[in-house]
Amino acid sequence: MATATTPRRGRPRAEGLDEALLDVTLELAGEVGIDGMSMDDLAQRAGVSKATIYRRWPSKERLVLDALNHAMRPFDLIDTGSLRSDLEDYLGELARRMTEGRASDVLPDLIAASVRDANLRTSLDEYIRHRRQPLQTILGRGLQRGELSDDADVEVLIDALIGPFVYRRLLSHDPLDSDFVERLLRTVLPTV
Amino acid sequence: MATATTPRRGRPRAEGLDEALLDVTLELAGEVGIDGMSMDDLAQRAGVSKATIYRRWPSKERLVLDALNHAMRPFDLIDTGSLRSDLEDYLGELARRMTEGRASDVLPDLIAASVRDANLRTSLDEYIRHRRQPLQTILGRGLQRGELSDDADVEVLIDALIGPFVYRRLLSHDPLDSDFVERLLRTVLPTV
DNA sequence: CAATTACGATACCGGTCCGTACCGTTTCGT
DNA sequence: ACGAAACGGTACGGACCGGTATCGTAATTG
Repeated sequence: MATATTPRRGRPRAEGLDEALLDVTLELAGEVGIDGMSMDDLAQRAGVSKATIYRRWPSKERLVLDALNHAMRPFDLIDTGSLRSDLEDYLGELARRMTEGRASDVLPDLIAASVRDANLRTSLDEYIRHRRQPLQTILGRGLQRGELSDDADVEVLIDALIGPFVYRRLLSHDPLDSDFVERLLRTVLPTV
Repeated sequence: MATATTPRRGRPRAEGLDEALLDVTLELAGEVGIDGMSMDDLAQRAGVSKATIYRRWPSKERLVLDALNHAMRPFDLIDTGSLRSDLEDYLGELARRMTEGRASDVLPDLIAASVRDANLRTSLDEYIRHRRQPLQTILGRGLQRGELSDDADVEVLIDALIGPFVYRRLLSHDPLDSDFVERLLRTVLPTV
């Protein structure tokens, strides 16, 4: 996929159009669903001819996969020195991304579609990994510092921290804000 | 929807066919998705003519709604006298329904579709209510018995109990078994 | 200028799907 | 026996969609 800057002969590709198309794809897929999104609508929304899209991606499937993978940026973690504030930072950022982020609007559809599509399932697994791994790091630090009991069940603790976010985002639609983060930490985090 | 037992003149409707069709609908929708399920496939799977279906429901939409609402049966709760075992019972049953139940296979698709369909959204809200309400009862008992601190955050505690189930079912696909229930309770339940 | 590639617009093809209509057959009430 | 309604089977219409092809135009290199 190397964007070879081979200066070819004819008219060059429109600058930045690839990224713009990926953005519009994600946006529209979030609105009407992956299946519900037609390539004609997508072209119109992007102000682009359908041929222009198919010049860049061979199929709708590949375009959607590109758009999904393009949207997933890893978190950058800073060690605040305290388990509690590490978690506050991380969960706050998670709350922000799950409410504001473009990618979050496709999540329901991605989950449903991934049940029957192995490629989408791979994208979803990547998403899950990106969410769990920072928590493993944070909780690992907490164990070393003794802020967490040695017999703490780290895997289930991660489930208990991420799960409520997923639940609120997909099912109950209760707010994901800093107040919720505080209450969740007070409820779940063992005060050793 | 009163199944008026009006003994009409001609050949009567096939006995129990309505329920059978609702079951097949739920099963097929769980396999291929709500949108992905065609009425022709459904008829074939049920061993029935398409006309027979449309004699009972005016549209695919209404059929699916009927199937979803039909599948949601309330839990029956027994008071074991202890918060811990009440929760073990309830969460065990929840784990069972979320892994074995017919309805559970449609859940991912229902969530995705409910984003853009108000009627499906209503069905989903009913589902959520059916899951939260028993926990409110159980935790209320726990408060009265003093097994739960008075300043416990019941709403968030419910999020922390249900959330991990949803997360495992939809995202991580880690097992929902009695071992998980035990570990979750040890992790989340405050030992007052 | 000439060749070349990207672009917008649009028409088109093959396939799928919902819902309806019609058939001959079956099963019930009267 | 007769009419009425349900049944399986099937064909059909209208709509939509993914992907391809074509055409005239714009932008860039040589």
